[in-house]
Amino acid sequence: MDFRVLHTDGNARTGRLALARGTLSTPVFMPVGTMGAVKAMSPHELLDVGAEIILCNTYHMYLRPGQETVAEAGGLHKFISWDRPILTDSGGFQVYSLSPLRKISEDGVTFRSHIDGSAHFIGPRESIEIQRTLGSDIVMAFDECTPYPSTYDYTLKSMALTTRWAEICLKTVEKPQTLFAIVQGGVFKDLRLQSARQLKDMNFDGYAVGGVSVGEPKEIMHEIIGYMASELPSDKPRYLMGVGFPEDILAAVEAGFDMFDCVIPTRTARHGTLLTTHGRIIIGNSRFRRDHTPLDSDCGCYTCLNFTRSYLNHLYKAGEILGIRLNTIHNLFFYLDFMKKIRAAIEQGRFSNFKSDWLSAYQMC
RNA sequence: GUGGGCAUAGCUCAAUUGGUUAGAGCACUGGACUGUGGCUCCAGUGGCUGGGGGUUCAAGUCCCCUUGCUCACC
Repeated sequence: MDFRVLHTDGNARTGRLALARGTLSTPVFMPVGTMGAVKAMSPHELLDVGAEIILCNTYHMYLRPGQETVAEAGGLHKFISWDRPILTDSGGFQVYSLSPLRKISEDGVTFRSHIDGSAHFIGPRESIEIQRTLGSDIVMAFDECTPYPSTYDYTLKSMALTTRWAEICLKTVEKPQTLFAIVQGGVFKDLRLQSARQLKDMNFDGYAVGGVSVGEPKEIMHEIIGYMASELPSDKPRYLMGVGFPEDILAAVEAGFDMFDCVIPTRTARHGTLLTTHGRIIIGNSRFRRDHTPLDSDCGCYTCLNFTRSYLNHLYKAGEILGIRLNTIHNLFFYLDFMKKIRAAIEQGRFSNFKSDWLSAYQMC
């Protein structure tokens, strides 16, 4: 892995992240394909909307179909027919999101499958080994995503556990896979800084900030975004996990983050919310029934070039699969195009203006 | 023609021996979604209980008439 910062504009920066299977232009957005599929999208369509890397999930691939099945198929890239980079999340988030089913100990997490209730154990060693078997390009350290709200005491213990697990992950990972650490520390600045310092000393390939956008007030998340990026090494990729809405990404890029993933474009597409340069549109609203104009006349995606709001409204209300597909194509294209515009603005040293112009246009509908 | 059954929200149906403001699902309207188990979740609009008369403190519920649908038998 080779990471190089190309341009800076304040704390915002563009870069190139070279991996064996491809080079990413940062700031980059990674569509989420939890179960080895970006919901509703074929790999071909992902390339069309401009995806350079996708995210898959260790926990889900482990439970089904199982990493051995994937290995038999020749690895995750072959299995899902995507030859570009894949980042695998470690399963740490599922410790949080499926918390009623799990128990955390020093060695890892015992949990029950949400599919069939069977008992399983994943710790840092297991997570890295599964990710090795899957053959992902960027491996995430196994962490505990500290819930919100949590007490200072619990957050401290959880953060320290994540740090100890990170050390085990570092010892377990093998080249050429690259390993990113995950900073925790909840909403407490001193714990966040302590977590970052400890992980920096271990020298990972990249650094992620986790444990945000887990239900805390938006102002708190933005506060964390604001001070966190500059605490991470400037010569390594900085990844803000699970974020976010376009306005969150703008704030994070401004602070110096390079990588993002979020289910917002894909999930909201399925639920009928579409993002445009003029703001959000809820396509099922009756006012679009006879709106025979494109979804976003400024957008160059397949959906906007070929279909109308009226048709998308009809497909949504009728529950047609095509509606979900066209909506997802648009939202992903919108996000990836948004990142392209962000990179151009940074290169030209006008990110700050771009941000305010973009935000004021986004309020218009 | 005779006898029985049914009529409750746009649709399909609930509503204790008559007992508070007649409910639900779907549809409709609006909203939510931040390292994705879940085309999901939340909220709202919508009723002269087919029509008319009667009994009762009280009727969707009981009685009579009427209209429409339906089944059985002539």
